[in-house]
Amino acid sequence: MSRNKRDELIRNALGIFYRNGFHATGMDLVAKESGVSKTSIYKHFRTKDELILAVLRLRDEDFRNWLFRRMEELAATPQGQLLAMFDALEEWFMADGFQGCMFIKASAEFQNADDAINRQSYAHKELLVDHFARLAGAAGHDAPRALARQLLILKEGAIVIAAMSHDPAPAQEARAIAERLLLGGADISV
Amino acid sequence: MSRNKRDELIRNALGIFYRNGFHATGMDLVAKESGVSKTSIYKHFRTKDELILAVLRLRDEDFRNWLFRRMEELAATPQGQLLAMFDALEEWFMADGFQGCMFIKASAEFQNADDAINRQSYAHKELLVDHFARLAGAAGHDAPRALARQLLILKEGAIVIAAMSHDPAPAQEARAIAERLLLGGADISV
DNA sequence: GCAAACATTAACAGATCGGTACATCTTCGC
DNA sequence: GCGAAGATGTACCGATCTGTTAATGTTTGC
Repeated sequence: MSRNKRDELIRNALGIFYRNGFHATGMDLVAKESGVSKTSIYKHFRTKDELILAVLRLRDEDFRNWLFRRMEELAATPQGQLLAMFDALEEWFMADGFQGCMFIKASAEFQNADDAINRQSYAHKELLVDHFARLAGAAGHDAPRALARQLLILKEGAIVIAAMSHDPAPAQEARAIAERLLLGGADISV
Repeated sequence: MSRNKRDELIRNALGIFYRNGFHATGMDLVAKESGVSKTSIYKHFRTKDELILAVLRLRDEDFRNWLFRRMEELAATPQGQLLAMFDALEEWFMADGFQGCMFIKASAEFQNADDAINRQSYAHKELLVDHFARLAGAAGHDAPRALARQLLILKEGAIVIAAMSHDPAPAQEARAIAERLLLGGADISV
């Protein structure tokens, strides 16, 4: 299997797991939908869990690349980018096939704190916080990390409710809260 | 099977599904851990899905009863109760066996919008919004329902991050945001 | 005490689970 | 053209999945 076919397999598996869930999706279906045999999959991934980890690595890259780029496209300043995140989320919520956050779902299906899938899922969230904190610092906020963690809470809450309600409205509802955090209060320094 | 035994079965199943996940838990395990035979379970529930629905009904009652009572115990005013919700959540996050929100997980494992489990999971969130909106109205806020929806976003975001990070800190981080919504802004009417 | 009604159980279907053994096919050096 | 090496597909493994069948206990009315 070439590098390309391997990447394509991971990308196919991503789509199936995202649509169907992890435990609910069998490796036979992954093989069939990917157009490769199960044996070939197991040549490259020792277990289903390892395939899932590869899927999550791809998703982490894809999602952060998309979100951060979109934030930059929508706003010029760091402060504006943090707010624009919620507009980007709204686009995602309205897109065909939106089914919530893959990492939340992976963490929910693999709850054990020792599980590599559980740890890797949260690592994605930490990378998001890092980026938010960088932007918050650049915008001149004191305690940028605390602000970043609050923005993460807003983002995850909006994703969960949008997915459960099948309605993109939570994006703007969360944005309104973020505006008060970023623009409104007495305790921002710039 | 008596009414009591049936209720106890549902309560047992709740614990197992909450700890293990829905798809990852087989009916044989539910039967074994509940001390009843699988046949007896299927006498009362036609399918696994029906058992899950019964579990979610119980969880909805239990959780709302607990949360609303705790909010009342912790604060006297409607406004205070809305803030105290996050203190109650913090207690939950620190409790043994906390594993996130059962309805978020159910919704994640049964994603189809037509699925009764999916719909019932979101119905729980709507009942929470109703209660928040009642309190926000009693506190004199205009647009109480919009505020209630924002509080829901904060609550769900805090739960998701607390569960993923195995850390109760998001409760107070979300509370700080709620304080700005409830107390800080120019656009509250009382 | 006895029969009807109900609850419970072990054993079993048929399908599918994650994962593998082995035979076949392709590819490549030379 | 041909042999070695790796990729692929088929068919299978034991375990487990949801759900059922048929036999056994247990309660209850009278």
